Amino acid sequence: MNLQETLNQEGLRLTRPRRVVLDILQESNVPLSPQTIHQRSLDQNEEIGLVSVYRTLELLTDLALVRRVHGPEECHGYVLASPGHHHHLVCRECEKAVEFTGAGDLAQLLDRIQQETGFQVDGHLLQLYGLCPECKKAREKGNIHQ
Amino acid sequence: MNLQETLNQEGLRLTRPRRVVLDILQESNVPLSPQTIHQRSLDQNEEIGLVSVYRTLELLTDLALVRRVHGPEECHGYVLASPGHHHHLVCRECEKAVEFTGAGDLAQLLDRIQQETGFQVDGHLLQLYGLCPECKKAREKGNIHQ
DNA sequence: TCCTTATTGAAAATGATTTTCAATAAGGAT
DNA sequence: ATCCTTATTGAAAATCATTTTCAATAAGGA
Repeated sequence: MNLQETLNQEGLRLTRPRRVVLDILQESNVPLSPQTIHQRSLDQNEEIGLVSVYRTLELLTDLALVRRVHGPEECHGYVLASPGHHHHLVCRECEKAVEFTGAGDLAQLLDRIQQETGFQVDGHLLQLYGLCPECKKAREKGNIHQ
Repeated sequence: MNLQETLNQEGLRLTRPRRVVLDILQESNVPLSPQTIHQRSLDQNEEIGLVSVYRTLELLTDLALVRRVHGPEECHGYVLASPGHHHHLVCRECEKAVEFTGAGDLAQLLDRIQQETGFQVDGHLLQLYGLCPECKKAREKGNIHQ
């Protein structure tokens, strides 16, 4: 089922602003802030209102098409998410984000914590930070540009 | 080494606002926002400036005495942190936060991800969400108060 | 007790996000 | 193709969080 159908099913409409936001996210492998997305829409002559960017991100997040990512310091970038449960690994240097799955490895940890704390654990946020292969290589050359 | 000494060693001073913020955090097992901390300082007739709350939280975070916690939806609560590497498990209902260590269980996952992605992983953010024993019990009784 | 200077707090500046509401346009019905 | 309903947009204003500025204060070594 495509986006159009998904939306229509809920009485929602596939509009230009929504398409533009999704396009911009699709072209980026770096989490983008609402401001950045808005700026890019200007850059590519597809201007949409900043308010619509906010609203669209909220919608896409609800539909699980997009996920919120927390930086090591700052908050709130948005990246496209594959269906299913994923986590993100973010490069400290160029901010590139890649997805990974961790469900298996995490199960044991979750079990232990439930035992120890008596909590019923039903969700988690896991993000890794580091250097991507390119930035690592660049560093080794003493090159601080990406 | 106590806080006083830790600060003095860096040419920093132990002031009333800093003591008040730390006290308030010490009395709470729920992550608090800067606004909430400020409000509590009013409540207990120890008013300090909101700006000082921000500055103190930044300082305490740098000293690793306090950690920033991300809620399932919202961002940015601050809780007291024990020394060393810890994660937090937060109750969806009453927001109570408890610490846990996960270094061991995570090591294998980290290794795998480094292999698969070529990233050099040097940090992570892990938070769990769920129901604490009390809120779980309350729910089972069909009681929605805590 | 004095002196240096880190720190405070009020106000202003900045920045992000949300709300409001009239105008627009998506898409089912005709 | 056209019409109609109503979800959606976008501009402006409102709100809220955070940072900056700077003169006044107070911590703590001398």
